[in-house]
Amino acid sequence: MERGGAQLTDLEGATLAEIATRGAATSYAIAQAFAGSPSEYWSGSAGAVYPLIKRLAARGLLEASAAAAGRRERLDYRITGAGRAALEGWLLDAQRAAGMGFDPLRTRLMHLHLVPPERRTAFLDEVRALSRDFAARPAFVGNPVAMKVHQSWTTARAKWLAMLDFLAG
Amino acid sequence: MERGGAQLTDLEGATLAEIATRGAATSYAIAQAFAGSPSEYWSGSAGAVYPLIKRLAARGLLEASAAAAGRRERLDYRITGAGRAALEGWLLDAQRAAGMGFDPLRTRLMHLHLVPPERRTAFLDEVRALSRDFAARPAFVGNPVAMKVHQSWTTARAKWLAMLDFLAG
DNA sequence: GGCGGCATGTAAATGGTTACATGATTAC
DNA sequence: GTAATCATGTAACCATTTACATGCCGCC
Repeated sequence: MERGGAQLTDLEGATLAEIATRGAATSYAIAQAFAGSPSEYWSGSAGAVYPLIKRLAARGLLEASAAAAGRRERLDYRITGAGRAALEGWLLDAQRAAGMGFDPLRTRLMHLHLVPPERRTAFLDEVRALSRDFAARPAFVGNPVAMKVHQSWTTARAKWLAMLDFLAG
Repeated sequence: MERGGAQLTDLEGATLAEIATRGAATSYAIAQAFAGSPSEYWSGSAGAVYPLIKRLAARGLLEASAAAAGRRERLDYRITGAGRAALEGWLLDAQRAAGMGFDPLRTRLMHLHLVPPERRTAFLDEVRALSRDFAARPAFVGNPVAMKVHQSWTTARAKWLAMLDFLAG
C-alpha cells in the first residue's frame, strides 16, 4: 500500500479509465488516445505516459502481462481490483469535479482591460470564429457518449462567448 | 534577448498581467492574488511565484526596485516595455484562448459509463449542488470586470450542467 | 520583550516535455 | 532489402509542490 492509497492525479485517473474501458492496452495505445484528444491539456508524449503507467503498475493499480509479438518485450496492462477502486474514487469525486479547472480564455478575459476596446472586440471576434471552426471539427468519432459530452460542452461554450459583450465596451 | 522572445506560459502571462494592473507589486502580493483565486489551478505557493518572477526579471520583462522597508531586502516589480509587448502577445493570442483547457468535470464525464446509472445520477446531482454553492460564494469583490467574467462563466456552466441528462440513463 | 503572523525566500522531491535512441513491421 | 513508420523506451532539462528556514513587525 503506502502510495497505493494516495489520491490519483487527473492524468492518472484518466489513464486508468482508458485502460478500464479497453480491458487491456499497451502504453502506446494510451499515449495515442491522449494525443488524439482535442484538448491541448495533455500531450500524450511517450516521456509522460510510459513512466506514468509504470508507476501505476508499481502501486498495484495495474497489472502487466506479456503480449509477446516479436523478440522485443511488449506489455499489455489491465486494471486490478485496487485500481478499479482508486479509479472510482477519482471518477466520482464531485468536489474536484466541481472545481473550475483551467480555461485559457477565462484567464485572459480577467485581464482584457489592459488593452483598448477595439482590440478587445477584435480578440473576442477572433476567438468566436476559432471556436466555431473548432466545434465543427469531428472529435471522438466512434465514441457516442464522449461525442455528446464534447458537443454539449462546445455548445455551452458558444453560448458563453455570446454573452461576453460587456467586455467590448 | 534569447529567452526573452520565447512564448509566455499562462502562469507567466497571468503574473505579468497582475503586475501591469497594479503598476508595481511584490512577489508576495502576486502570490496572494493567485492564492485568493477561486480556481484551484494555481496554488500561488511561494516556491512557484518567487522564482517565476525572478525569471521574468532576468528576461527583462520586469524590473525590480528596492522598496526599502527594514533592513531586509524588499523588491517592487514593474513591467518593462518588453514585458508589456510579451504580455499583449500572450493576452491576445486567440489561438490559445480558443483551446479547451482542462476541466475536471468534462474529463470525468468522458468516463462516466464505467459506473452504473444510479451512481452517475447521484454524481451529477452532487456536482450540481456543489456548483450552486460555488456560484453563490463571492469572488473577485472589488473587481467588477473579473466579477462579471466569473459570474458569466458560472452561469454558462450551470446551463451546461442542466443539459447533461443524457448521461444519467 | 516575547509571540504570532506576515513576508521572503530556498531545497528536495516529483512529474512533465523535448529530444533522442533503437527495435520491429510494412510498403514498395 | 531498404525506407518509412510504428512502437518502446530513456535522459536531460525545467517547473511546480511541499516543507522548511528565517527575518521582521506589531501587540500585549
